[in-house]
Amino acid sequence: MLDPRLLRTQLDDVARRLARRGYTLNVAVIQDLENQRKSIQTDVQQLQARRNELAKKIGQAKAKKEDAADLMAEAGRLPELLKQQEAKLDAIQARLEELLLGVPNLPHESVPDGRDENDNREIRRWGEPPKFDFQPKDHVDVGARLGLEFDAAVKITGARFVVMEGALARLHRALIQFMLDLHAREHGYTEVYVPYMVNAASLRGTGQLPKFEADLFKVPRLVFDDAAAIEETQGKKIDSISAKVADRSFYLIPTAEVPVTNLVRDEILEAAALPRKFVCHTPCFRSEAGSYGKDTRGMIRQHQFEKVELVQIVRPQESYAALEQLTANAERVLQRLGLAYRVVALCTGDLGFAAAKTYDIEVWLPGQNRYREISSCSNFEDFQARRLQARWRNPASGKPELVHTLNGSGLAAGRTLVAILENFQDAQGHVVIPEVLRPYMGGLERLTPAG
RNA sequence: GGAGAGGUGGCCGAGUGGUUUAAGGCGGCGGUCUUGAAAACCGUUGACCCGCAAGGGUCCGGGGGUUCGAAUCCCUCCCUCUCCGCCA
Repeated sequence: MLDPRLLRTQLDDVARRLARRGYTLNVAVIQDLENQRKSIQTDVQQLQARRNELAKKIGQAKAKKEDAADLMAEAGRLPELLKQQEAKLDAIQARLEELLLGVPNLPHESVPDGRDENDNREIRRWGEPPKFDFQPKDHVDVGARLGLEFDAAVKITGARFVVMEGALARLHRALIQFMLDLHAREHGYTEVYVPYMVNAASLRGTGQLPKFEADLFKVPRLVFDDAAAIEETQGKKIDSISAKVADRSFYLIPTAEVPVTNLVRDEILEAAALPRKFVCHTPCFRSEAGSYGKDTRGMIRQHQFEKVELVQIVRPQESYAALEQLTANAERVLQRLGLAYRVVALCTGDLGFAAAKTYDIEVWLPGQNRYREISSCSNFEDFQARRLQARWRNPASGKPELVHTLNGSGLAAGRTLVAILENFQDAQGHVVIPEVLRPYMGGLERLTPAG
């Protein structure tokens, strides 16, 4: 969420900066609501002040056993008036809040202008894409004889899930262990374990709700007000139930960013406690609504995948240095594995809703003959922190101020496995296991059909 | 699942209808004293909103109600803790 004060005082400027990312801010509507809010809020506050004053005088009069009939007569007329004005104010503020929650973050000035992913700017490359003296296969074909099974997953669940067996499953797990150890031991992150289901407030905090509910898997959990409400809902579809039923549904996390960043929701952190750096492995669940037909082959785009996530909570003035560090930490994984990659700065048009600046790390995939996203590292500045009410006590001002939040994959395990299968395959259809993973594999050097 | 007790500022904790701007303590900050530190003592210290300011308003888990007036009374939901049962 943007700073409401910024919208009040520099509305046109905000609109101009949002236009860079292709977002049209409805300036007229916001201005109009804002004017109404101001006048009604003033009204309400004057009525409240009068009510407080009268209540005090009545109390004093009664204590002295004096007659308070006149005062009580005036006070008796106030509640109805107040109630009306308060209702109006609530409605306007709710409308403003709703609008604000749907406004994306302002892009940082260093973000290149652009319309879509074609305008992203390459920052650097690392490593050389491997040369093959045979036609390299994609991971689906390489994995077919090594324990990568899509048909089994379709049977037990459906499309966009995968089953792995034997050494391949172990390699997948080894990747996760390796990443966790690297970030925890060498990069100074604290490992955390968190819930895989979260409440709506957490998703609102990190920005997935209210706008992107369709991307999430929801676990319905309804609470009924009374017996009549239970009866009313019998046999109805969940979506059609609303009256007398409170929605306390959980959601499967789309990324560890949600539970981990929400660790600091509603907290005021001491300056000495910053920066906080977390590394966390979780499964991620995404509905992939709207991506029909995209990446249907293989395990590039799944409803369920494993990821090791990096999250940093930092002082505002340090957040851009932290973004460089966090990105470098994620890159280190690929360097240790020996996988070629490049880093691109997303352009304004390709930026995610909550991000002020994002670097994507793209790994080389021989099966697709191009670089594919394997990590996305973002600085959200205070956009998430404001929704989260995540603050720190700034010694300079002595006041609680919003922190800056960052996160990035370090890395997506499924896609990293894909990269290993494709980059390290040989002519026999075997896959060489990167040396850094061998300690996690009982010394195994290659994946072979025998297992 | 059954029974009970609770949710008050960064933390602990008092407060059962009005003269309360939520007592007191801890922690934080400043000072006195000291070579320095500690201790002691003195002072100070909540968040948020509107406003150029003066000032005003909101907040005692959330929501609703009673009342001229609610931290306090009523309803409801959420959460925490204790005991019993069950359980990986």
